Amino acid sequence: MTDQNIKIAVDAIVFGYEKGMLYVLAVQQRFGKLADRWVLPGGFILNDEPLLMAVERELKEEAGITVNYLEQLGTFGDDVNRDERFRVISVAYFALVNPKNFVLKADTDAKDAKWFPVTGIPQLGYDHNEMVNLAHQRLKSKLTYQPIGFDLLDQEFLFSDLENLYCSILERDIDRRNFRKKILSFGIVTETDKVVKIGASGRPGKLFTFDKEKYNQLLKENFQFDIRFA
Amino acid sequence: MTDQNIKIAVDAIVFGYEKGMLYVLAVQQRFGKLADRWVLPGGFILNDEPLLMAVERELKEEAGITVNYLEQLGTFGDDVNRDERFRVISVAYFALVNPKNFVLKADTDAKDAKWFPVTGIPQLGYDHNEMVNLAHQRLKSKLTYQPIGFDLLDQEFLFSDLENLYCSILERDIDRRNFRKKILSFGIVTETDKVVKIGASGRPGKLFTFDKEKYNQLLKENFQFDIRFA
DNA sequence: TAACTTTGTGTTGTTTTAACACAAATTAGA
DNA sequence: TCTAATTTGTGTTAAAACAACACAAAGTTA
Repeated sequence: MTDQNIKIAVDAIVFGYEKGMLYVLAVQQRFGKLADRWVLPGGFILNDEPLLMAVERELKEEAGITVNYLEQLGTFGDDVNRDERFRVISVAYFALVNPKNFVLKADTDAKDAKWFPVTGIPQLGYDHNEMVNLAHQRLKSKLTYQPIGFDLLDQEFLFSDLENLYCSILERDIDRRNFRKKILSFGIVTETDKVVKIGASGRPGKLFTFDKEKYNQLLKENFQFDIRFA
Repeated sequence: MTDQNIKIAVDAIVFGYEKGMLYVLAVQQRFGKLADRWVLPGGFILNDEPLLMAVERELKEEAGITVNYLEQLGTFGDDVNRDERFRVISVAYFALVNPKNFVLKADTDAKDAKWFPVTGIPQLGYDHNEMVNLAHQRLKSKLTYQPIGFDLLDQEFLFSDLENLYCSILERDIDRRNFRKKILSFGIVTETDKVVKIGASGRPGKLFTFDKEKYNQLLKENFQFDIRFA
């Protein structure tokens, strides 16, 4: 069975959130059969390179970013005719980043890198749209049982930012008071003493931070983050 | 990047349940560096073979079984020195089967195939113990939010069978009355009119079946299976 | 026939969730 | 500078879900 003619790639579905909108990062291919087509950032792994490292490298190379959260999503390999020369199997990774932290810059293989709103993703090369859909579902469900929303926000945020993030990603209304009560009851979000006004008008609000250490500590005591409410 | 020297394999973590005990299927290698060592069933995929098919083929070949449930678990590939000739990346699959339905028979590459209790799994080759641990966690958590326990039981089962399955896999006590109430409230478990006594003594019980069609129908109506209770 | 085993069944107090409104701090504009 | 508009901040209550709990019925074994 060593006559296998298959190559392994990694691809990343990177989500970014800004002003109530959820975005996915795509890059425009410079070379190859799909030159000029938009695809997910990614590429072939090196012989002695761990998978996670390969993703991080590609994200750095193709878009100039370092993500806040990264986990394996799944492996896609049944698109046998993706490339003429050999079959390609791709390990897809799910990633979260705060777009404000970076200026996208396409470096090596990529001609351009761009944020697309999840609601308006163009037809991507390969089976990348399928990957995006799966990742999007993963984001939605994970938001309810793991505190990953914070990886999309600034380190210091208004409570309304967090609330809007949940509303817009989960696409439903949330009772502001119940939401606040629930989140605060976990004890993993800390109120700072900074008060700011960000929007055009309205009462200034306090800034909050996510206390990751507290969360990790609670995890050991069998704490279960869970936001499923009206 | 086409000088990649990496081969792709699939491996399966197959769980079986019988009389209150949870088992994992392992096979004994006949050839190669790890001859005689126990490993998970699996092997290299063929050039034009979808991943899922490869797993099913290997399970058939190496142990003579067809599983009830099969899903991708994750891809393991950082054990760069698993094989001297090339790096191997393995896509692990999570599977459930009712051991009663099959007689294990090692066919081609495997010298033997055997059920090991999860509590007493020997040291397996490669990074297979790590895969088993991850799969075991997946089983435990999935049991609470997806009705997969039925794939481990006979088609017709006593309520106490289901209850014992949950108790033993989740390793905790369950209130028999609350459990029954909750499960029945979903409406996905149907009472048959058959009454049997199976154990040595005691009052005979009714047999139940899992109504998969009803479940699929409920899924469309946003039903959420969920068993998390005392 | 008495002791043992397993199935089957309801009620109640406690906890969690859902629904709901108004005052305080600020800006914008008349 | 006053009024309208905007955003933050805060408690209560009714309804639903959950947890805890015991005893009778149907069979087997000794």
